[in-house]
Amino acid sequence: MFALVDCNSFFCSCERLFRPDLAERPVIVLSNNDGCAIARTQEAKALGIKMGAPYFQIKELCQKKKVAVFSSNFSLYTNISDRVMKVLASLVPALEIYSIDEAFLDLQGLGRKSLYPLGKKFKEDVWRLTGIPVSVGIGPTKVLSKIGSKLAKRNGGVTDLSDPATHAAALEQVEVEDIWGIARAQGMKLRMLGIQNARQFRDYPNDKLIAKIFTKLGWQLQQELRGISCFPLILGHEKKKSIMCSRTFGSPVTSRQDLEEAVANYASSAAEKLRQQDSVCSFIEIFFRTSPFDSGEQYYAYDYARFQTPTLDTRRLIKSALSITRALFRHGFLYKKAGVRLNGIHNRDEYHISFFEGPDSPETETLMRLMDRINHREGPDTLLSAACGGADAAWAMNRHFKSPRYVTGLSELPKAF
DNA sequence: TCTGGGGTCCTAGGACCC
DNA sequence: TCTGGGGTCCTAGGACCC
Repeated sequence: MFALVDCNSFFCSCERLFRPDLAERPVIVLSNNDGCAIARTQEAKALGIKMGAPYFQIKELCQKKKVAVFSSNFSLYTNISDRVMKVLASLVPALEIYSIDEAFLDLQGLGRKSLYPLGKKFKEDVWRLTGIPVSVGIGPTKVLSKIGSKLAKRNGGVTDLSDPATHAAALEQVEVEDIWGIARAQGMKLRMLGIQNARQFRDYPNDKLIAKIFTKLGWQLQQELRGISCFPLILGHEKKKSIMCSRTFGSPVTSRQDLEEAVANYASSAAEKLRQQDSVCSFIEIFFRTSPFDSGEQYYAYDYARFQTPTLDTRRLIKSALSITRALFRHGFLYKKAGVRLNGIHNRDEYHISFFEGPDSPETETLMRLMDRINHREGPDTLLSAACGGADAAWAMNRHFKSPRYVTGLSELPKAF
């Protein structure tokens, strides 16, 4: 038996924590660069603001309806997320942190009657100890608990689907595209088979056809809807198999120098994430591009470099990143986005050493560790490579509506008087 | 003027082996 | 006129998640 605990409008709820005056007002949080709405409260959804709506298209509506608009403040969200997860972890023997705002909880071996009150307790404790509202779904499979949490948003915050007798009525209310794992493409195929909702999918008699059209995942989803678990709880945190850092620029970049600076910055943040999980990488991929929304000529540049012996050295990564950038750069384009991805990731102490290229030296490792420690203590970018340029970069993100770093910056603590 | 930033897994098809 | 059978590994691209 699983519970899925899902924070309601998570980013918005985090912003409201320190702004109780916004409790009744519609709130939205924008993606990086103040591009799109990526979190909306119920009130904002009621105004017709869609997930992913470009801000410039809804700006007027937001002003007219007094919507509170925020740039994203991820240091705040991850901090609050940690607190929520800690509360949940204290209430169950095991949990899987599925995303920044969701966790699957292990409810194995509990009597059916105790499940609903336990769900209530999850909700109440998280609310009391963190101030974040959550929805709870309980079910014999992950897919069913997910459906439960979705339904819970409509009926008091906890939906218990532990009893199979309740499933048919619940699944009737779920459109196929709202099933976890089904989106537009598969949804269209299901509808062509005459399957509109989760109940019809569960009861579709031709399993072989489902397996053929929707392959492995489709078959598993159908099993899960029938109460047969295919997706176990994943315990312990797994290391990332690829690490990406990419950004859309605040204003278009035209010079090679600016583009190189941006790429160097993304390479250093990616490298920092790599070291944080105690890994090394053997590939670095670089891309940069013009805006697909521009009417002019487009350019998408991509290439990668391979390290014979994996590395965690920011300096080597930047060097490769810059030589790729120089080789691919073309004058005359308005670049809007660039990114760096690290691949071929191994544990720091488990990799092959090439005959032709030695591993990072002990000095390099010490230097990197020192740099990370200083940046952790004194704040990001206290120490950085000269290739990263200075502050006030032309390509820096727009963040016109950012809330203070209430919980991560001493100088920005909320005042209580 | 203005349209995000991460990730994962699966499959098909090509290239190669004997 | 005629051209096997069995594998593995890698990659690109699609689809999905939040």
